[in-house]
Amino acid sequence: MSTRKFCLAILSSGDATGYEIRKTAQEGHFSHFIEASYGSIYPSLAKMEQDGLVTWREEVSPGKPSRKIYSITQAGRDAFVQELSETPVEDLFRSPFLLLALYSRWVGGEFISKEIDRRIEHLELKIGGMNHELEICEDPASAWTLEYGITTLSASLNYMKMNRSKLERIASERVSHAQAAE
Amino acid sequence: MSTRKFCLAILSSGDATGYEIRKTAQEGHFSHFIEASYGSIYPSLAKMEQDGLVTWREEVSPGKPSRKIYSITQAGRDAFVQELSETPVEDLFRSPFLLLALYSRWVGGEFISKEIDRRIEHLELKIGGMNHELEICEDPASAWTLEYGITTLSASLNYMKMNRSKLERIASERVSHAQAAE
DNA sequence: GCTCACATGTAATAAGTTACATGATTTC
DNA sequence: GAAATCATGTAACTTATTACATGTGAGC
Repeated sequence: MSTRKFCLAILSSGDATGYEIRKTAQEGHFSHFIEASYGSIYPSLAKMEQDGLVTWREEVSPGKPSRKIYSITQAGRDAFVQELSETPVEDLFRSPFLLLALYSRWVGGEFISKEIDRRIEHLELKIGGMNHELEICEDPASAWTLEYGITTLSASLNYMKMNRSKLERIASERVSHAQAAE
Repeated sequence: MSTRKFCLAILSSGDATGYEIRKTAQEGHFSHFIEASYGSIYPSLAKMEQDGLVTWREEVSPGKPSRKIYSITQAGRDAFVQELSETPVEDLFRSPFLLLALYSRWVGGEFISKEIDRRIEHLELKIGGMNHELEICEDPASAWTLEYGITTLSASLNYMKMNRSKLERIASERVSHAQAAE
């Protein structure tokens, strides 16, 4: 249901094609807490059209691929508000990195160091991008969520920087491959 | 593959039944960044037994349901280290709450207020639980990941407390149900 | 007597990912 | 000439969720 909710969200702010919806999911402030690919968006739009939540018109420009421009209907708006009003499920956080950290002794300090570097770089890039988005952002609700993201990611980045050596030390007391745990 | 990796992680620190593995996924510090249910654990264990990554023995106690106690094999250990050594995918964060925040004007200030309360309470409970876990925790790697969690969740909680009124104000400029967006 | 914790598993279903298939235009 | 962007979609596959099915013992 999550792709559907996301499509309705986008369309509630204006018409869009499947392609554009997917771009919104990949770039911009949505990308930080939402995911949607072609394989989920196109079927979802088709389904919603059947259910009367959206309509579409074709736009044919000579020399360009024709686009299906989707619009939300009143039923679609109602369904969206309905979904928003349902008590939302909790946020989902899944971290292969933290599992790696927990078992860092099995892979050794060097590998962990590299992964920490990668993570720090990734966090800095992301925070930088969000700060830039924030500057050009005019919608106060978007600004609020962006600041939320910047705040939490900065806390994460800061923790990584302050405590990386501790984890590297833990990882250095390496467990041999062939050795039994405990 | 994530359930498999998680099962191998648990079994790499000692034998366990499917039931126990699932309990670990629900309670304790794993639960903050991992998810696994019966429906994914039991099939995963069966598959891994076929692949020679785990073995099991039956424990029959009179008057108790018999348990299948799984052990990891050397091949299982190798597979686990292998999976850990592969560059991990990025953390996954999905937030129905932030989507709600973005479109808070559609549901109004009262609903948002309630949801913020719920979220703050939830965060406080979680942070409290993690602090308690930290106190009784002896493994340094577990302590590191717990502190990571406490740090980021505290940043989140703090942001919510400091900026809730801003969001409530945004949400109060309510868009009517029947009104077109933009 | 009821509910909770222990304990195993299956089956139907939902949902999404990845790769495939196609093709024009624009930019390097 | 190659690669990226625009643009639509399908199909095979993987993965996990939810509910079902079954049963015991302990505590209230």
